[in-house]
Amino acid sequence: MYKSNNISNSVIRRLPRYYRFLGQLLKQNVTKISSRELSERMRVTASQIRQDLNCFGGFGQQGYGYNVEALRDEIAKIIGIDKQLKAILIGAGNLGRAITMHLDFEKNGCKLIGIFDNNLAIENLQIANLPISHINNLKNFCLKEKPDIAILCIPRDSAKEIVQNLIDLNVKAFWNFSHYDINLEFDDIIVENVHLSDSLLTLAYNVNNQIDRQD
Amino acid sequence: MYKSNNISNSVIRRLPRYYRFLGQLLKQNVTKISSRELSERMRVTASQIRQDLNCFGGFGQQGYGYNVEALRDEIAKIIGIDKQLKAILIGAGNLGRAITMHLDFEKNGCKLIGIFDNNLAIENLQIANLPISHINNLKNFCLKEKPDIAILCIPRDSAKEIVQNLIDLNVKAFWNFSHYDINLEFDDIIVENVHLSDSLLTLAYNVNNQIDRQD
DNA sequence: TAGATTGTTAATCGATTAACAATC
DNA sequence: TAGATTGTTAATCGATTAACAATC
Repeated sequence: MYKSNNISNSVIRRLPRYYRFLGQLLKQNVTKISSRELSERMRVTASQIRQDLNCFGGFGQQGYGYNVEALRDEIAKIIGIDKQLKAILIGAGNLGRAITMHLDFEKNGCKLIGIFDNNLAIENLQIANLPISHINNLKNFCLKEKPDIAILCIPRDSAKEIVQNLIDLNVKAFWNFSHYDINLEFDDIIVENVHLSDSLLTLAYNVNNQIDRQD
Repeated sequence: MYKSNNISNSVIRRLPRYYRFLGQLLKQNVTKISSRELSERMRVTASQIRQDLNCFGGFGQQGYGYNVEALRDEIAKIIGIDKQLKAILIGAGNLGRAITMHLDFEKNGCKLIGIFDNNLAIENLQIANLPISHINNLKNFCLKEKPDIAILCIPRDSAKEIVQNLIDLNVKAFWNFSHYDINLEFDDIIVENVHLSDSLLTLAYNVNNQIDRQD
């Protein structure tokens, strides 16, 4: 259908934002938009929007612009939101639980099918309609349910072993909240890192150096 | 001391990772490292490491390399980890609470000094040794305590008003977990976005398009 | 001194922006 | 048809990598 190789990471990371903005426009009953108008709303260049979209196909019409709903649906298809990838959560501490309860997985291309933790004390506790299972049940579960994605909310030091196990059990991708650097040892595995402390440190840098920056 | 203007965002975002790796090395009692060795451990080019560091100064020694502890301390100083910026949390729902309990703010350049929520039912509940205050107390608190950073863990629709209030109260920067796009309306404010759903969608894209990618 | 490795300049690569012909 | 706006090619800009002289 479209050449999904060679698409640069920069472009891919902008897709969710386009998707969000188009969703907002749709809510406001905007049916049609030009790259120019959209660029003003999103504060990016119209060139960039047209370049980005044309990586995947020609979704607009000369002299008219883009149909908002059609374009949003195209982007949903490109991302594969309807694919509902099977995801499991590893680590049901504060962060793991919060992510589970905070996020609407189904709206973000996934379906949460299992939650695992090594703490016997919280076994069977229900979170988002799923019981927490002990980590000992992980292997059997994976053999049966074949999850695509593992969400890693465990400490750095226990991560390596779990990741190795999960890869052996055919998990293809990780949403990694730990500080364990998966790609250093497993370089053909898909990883999306969320390093909260890196993000906070970046913010701290920017605040601490703002005086020098104002020019 | 160093020209902190003109430092590109790409470089700044790599600083926390250098800081982490150097910390790890220190734990392993490594006292000295060359850009070459570090580049192999971090899987980046030695050129990049030397370029990045030289944005801030010449921290190495020809023929020898870098002193691990000294370099780590320099990076801590560049980021301003010891500055302990005053931070407040807005929104003590699942995510806000989890972030508060999960993160060691003091190790990441901040000090959490207040937690606010509009839910009267959870008022005075203690989280990380701080009581949750009702949002009505925000103004008085800010006038007195002058926080630098606000952590935004509230829904998109209530964000705009709160952000405006906080900016009026002299908050300089936001760690934004909401989908409200702060910079669209306030473009001189420092913002670090953490869009969990964008991150998950990016992962979904990569999984759904992995077959085409393998070449 | 000779060897190693930095700091820094130059070359390359990729991403963004501008321009414009195609076309609705 | 004339006007608008896309899709796409070309130009620019910035970031990464390579090379090497300086120097410990």
